[in-house]
Amino acid sequence: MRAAFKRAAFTGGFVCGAAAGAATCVAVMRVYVGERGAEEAVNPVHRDIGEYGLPLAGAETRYYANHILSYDQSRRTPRWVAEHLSQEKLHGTAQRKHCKFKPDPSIPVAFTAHNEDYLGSGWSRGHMAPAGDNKASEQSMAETFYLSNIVPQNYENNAGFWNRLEMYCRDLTKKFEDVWIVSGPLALPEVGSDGRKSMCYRLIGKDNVMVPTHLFKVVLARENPSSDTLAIGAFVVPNQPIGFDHPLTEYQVRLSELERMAGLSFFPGVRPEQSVRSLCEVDACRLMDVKEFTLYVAGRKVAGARTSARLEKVMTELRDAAVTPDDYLLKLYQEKKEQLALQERSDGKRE
DNA sequence: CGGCTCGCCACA
DNA sequence: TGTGGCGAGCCG
Repeated sequence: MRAAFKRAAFTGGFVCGAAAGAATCVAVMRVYVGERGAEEAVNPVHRDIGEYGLPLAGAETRYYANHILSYDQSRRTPRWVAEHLSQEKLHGTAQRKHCKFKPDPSIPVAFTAHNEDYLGSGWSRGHMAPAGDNKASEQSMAETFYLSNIVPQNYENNAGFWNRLEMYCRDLTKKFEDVWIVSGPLALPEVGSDGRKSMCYRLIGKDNVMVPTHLFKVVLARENPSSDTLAIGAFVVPNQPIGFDHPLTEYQVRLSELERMAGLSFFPGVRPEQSVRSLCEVDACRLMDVKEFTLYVAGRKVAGARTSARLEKVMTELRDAAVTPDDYLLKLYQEKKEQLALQERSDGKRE
């Protein structure tokens, strides 16, 4: 801590060490501001080196309405994005159709990604903190569309496996009062035919945005505030299409393993004496299967249908996929059907 | 839920 | 006359 303080004094900024919590950062700031004179006590050699300041990585912790992240100015992606999920935070009326992907205004222009980097690149803009976790607030949902929270992601992976993983995380709030999640991109080395390792990842757009080879997600769950038992799961998912025949547990890794891959220490505030169980031993870690997922997506489409022709198409596609609608979907369908019939009848009169 | 593409229209 | 913003419509 002493060393960190001295470095902070040199740069005039303040540093959040990987092992230091937010509270500690604030404390460092206070000490620095309160003891400006302490700079005299600094090692004179270090003072000379830092006379005109030391390089800034811009990796400081950035706070938004409902997520927190560290940005990678070199790769134009986040390093990690943290959020907290609970039952209450998940229901709301904020809609993603009112949101737009845009550069994060708090990131220097030279280091930010732009929409043009992604458009036509063959890669989709994948949220790390999902929009679906932010229905409680228009503001917080809009902020998840900043490109500081986005990485180039395979379309099918984004809409499919990763989407189901995010749904699973939201579902955990039914069983656990508090769920903490850290997500981010990875560039993992490959072993060549000669046995040598190399790092190889694609870049897209004028800004050279890194296309991660993998994505990670760490999930920490607590049943209730008084329980001292925690459950934790770490997952590394290839940035490519992943079908329904692959269970989530296939991508589970030891937390320590992920920490070495990512160069990050996760949840350093968990006390050593606390008992931490494996999430997939406490819970099934089961994602939606193909029928459940198809049914869910159909439900969203039925709810969003604007014409009865579209409504019928959704239902026909469901039947063609050999998925039997459940009571919930049938009710949704009937309500929508009546609503659209009324609407289209009045539209007809107006012509 | 996760995304993209296209066309309209206000605007310079 | 070209362009950006935004909503409608589409797919997995």
